[in-house]
Amino acid sequence: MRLSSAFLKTMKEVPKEAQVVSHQLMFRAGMIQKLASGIYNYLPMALRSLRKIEAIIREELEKKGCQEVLMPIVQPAELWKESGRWEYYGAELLRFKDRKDSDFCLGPTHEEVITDMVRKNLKSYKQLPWNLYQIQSKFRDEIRPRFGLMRGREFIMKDAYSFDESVEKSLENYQLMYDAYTAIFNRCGLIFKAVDAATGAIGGDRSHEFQVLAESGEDGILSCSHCGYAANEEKAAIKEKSYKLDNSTFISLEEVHTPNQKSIEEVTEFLGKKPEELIKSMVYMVDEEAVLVLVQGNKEVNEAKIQAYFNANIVHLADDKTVEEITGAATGFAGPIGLNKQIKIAADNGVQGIINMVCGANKTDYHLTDVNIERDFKADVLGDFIHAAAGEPCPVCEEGILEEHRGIEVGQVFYLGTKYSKSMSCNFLDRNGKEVPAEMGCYGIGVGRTLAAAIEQNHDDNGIIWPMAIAPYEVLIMPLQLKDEDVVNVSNTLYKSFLEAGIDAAIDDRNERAGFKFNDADLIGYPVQIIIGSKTIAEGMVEVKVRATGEKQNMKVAEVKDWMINFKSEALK
RNA sequence: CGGGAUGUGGCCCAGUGGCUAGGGCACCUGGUUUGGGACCAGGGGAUCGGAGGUUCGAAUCCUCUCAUCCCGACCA
Repeated sequence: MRLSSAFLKTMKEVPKEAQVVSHQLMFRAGMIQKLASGIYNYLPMALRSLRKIEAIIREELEKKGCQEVLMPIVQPAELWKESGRWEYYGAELLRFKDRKDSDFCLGPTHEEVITDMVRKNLKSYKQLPWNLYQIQSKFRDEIRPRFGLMRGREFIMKDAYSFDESVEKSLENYQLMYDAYTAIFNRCGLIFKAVDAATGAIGGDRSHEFQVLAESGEDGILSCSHCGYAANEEKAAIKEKSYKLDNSTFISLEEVHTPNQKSIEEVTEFLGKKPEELIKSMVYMVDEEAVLVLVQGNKEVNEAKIQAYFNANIVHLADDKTVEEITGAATGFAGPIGLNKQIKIAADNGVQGIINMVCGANKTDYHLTDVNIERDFKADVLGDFIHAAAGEPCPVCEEGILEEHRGIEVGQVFYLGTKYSKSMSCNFLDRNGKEVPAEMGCYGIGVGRTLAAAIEQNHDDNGIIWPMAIAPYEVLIMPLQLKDEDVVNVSNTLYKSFLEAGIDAAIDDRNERAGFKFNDADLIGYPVQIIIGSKTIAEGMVEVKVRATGEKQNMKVAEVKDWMINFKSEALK
């Protein structure tokens, strides 16, 4: 590429809406421009990098036997009604009607379409396994798009779906994809962690997220300081304890007047108790069923764990009206004893360890003190329903402590089971001639987000520092004096020889001053700069600068090509 | 959806009732420069987000509306 005719404009200043460094640098380097909130134009520099990431993805997936397909963005509502997700996917699913008044949506993901496509072709176990993928635009009408390509509404995603005859085979496929993802992100030059993850609305019961470690990451990750355990904050487990309470320390239950004291802070202050002596009682709607969730006062309820425990589609707090109906009291005075309407009580394991605890009395302006589990109430279910936090013991090993990191989720793999194949009758005849649903997995990579994450992890004050594998160009040739014939001739010759050697080279043949070119080159982040100036060329030398280290060395013109070929292959190892 | 903020040339910002709406960056022309975002001179580009209203007079005040950003809730 000759920069003199490139569709490229760099900027010294950034729009104030760009809040994170990847967004700022992508804007300044002329890679992306916003069209609407969360919707971006990809300019040539960005697209070149995206295509390289895509090429890496394709290579690694084909190695594992995946086959590429392309499905439509516009999808008929019927399929979504069949899977049930038309009802509960929510406003993130952009719905619209065609001229015949039929319902459609823009695909936020493609489980429905792929399952439909596969069931039309799948007859026998002999055809399996299949693992189909595509790289394509998705649309999710996010409540709050932000951070440029990090959380857009329209974005490029690689999504893959596996179909297997058995759980074992499906988990083998899952592992293949896990390995492929590890290879992909390694090749992209990223520092990342694969962590245990919640499955959310997509369903299924096994999942890992690939998190690129970066301060600006939206996700919290907890990992063990000692063993290899790592999980998304919302999935991270609590270390199991055994609870033996000494009955002799129990005191008798009492009702106390606590006028207008609703929150944990208010009640603890009013009664002179510590937060850990209280039980937080919250009414949740778990799909259609109301459940009273109990956790220790100093802990936070983890909705993802409730959703997983009850295998629910949606979990949300009940509204005030429902709370009043169930408890018989205003919100803020709920508790496990004396509910107006008996509902299921789900207590976090930690509640078993509290002696003489305080909870709402299900009576407005009253709490109960010195309540004890088993003696005063029973939980219908006990489980892990709270958020883990940094500093807590590792749930897996004996020595470790959980540490927190921030991460950008660039990929996630799910084992789905038969959630979609059952609801959509994606069946086949197994070895016994019996019709059974396919075992499925699904696997996503945010391609644009991977690009943004790479910049978050690889930049300095001057600009981007591209990993070689995903740099828009691998090297920039910089003739500094366009009036000097030797400079121009050597530059052009090198440029051609690079292209012939299969190196992605650009040449800055713009009539600009040296300082301008240097700053631009650092901003865009070409891994290598070949600086060609009158002084050095007179001695048959050029200057080679490595962006990542800032190292400069003079080199004979004749040696530059081989050096570059070698440098590139080293960088791609 | 709740809370907060902002909309003035492509980008950053000034202008808070009164002459033809300013500056910096970017862009065009000429000249001087030429190894870390040059300088001088000249020039082009804006219905001040939109609609309505108040006023002799509105970028500025009022009403409505649209858009964007931040925090929260929410989210493969």
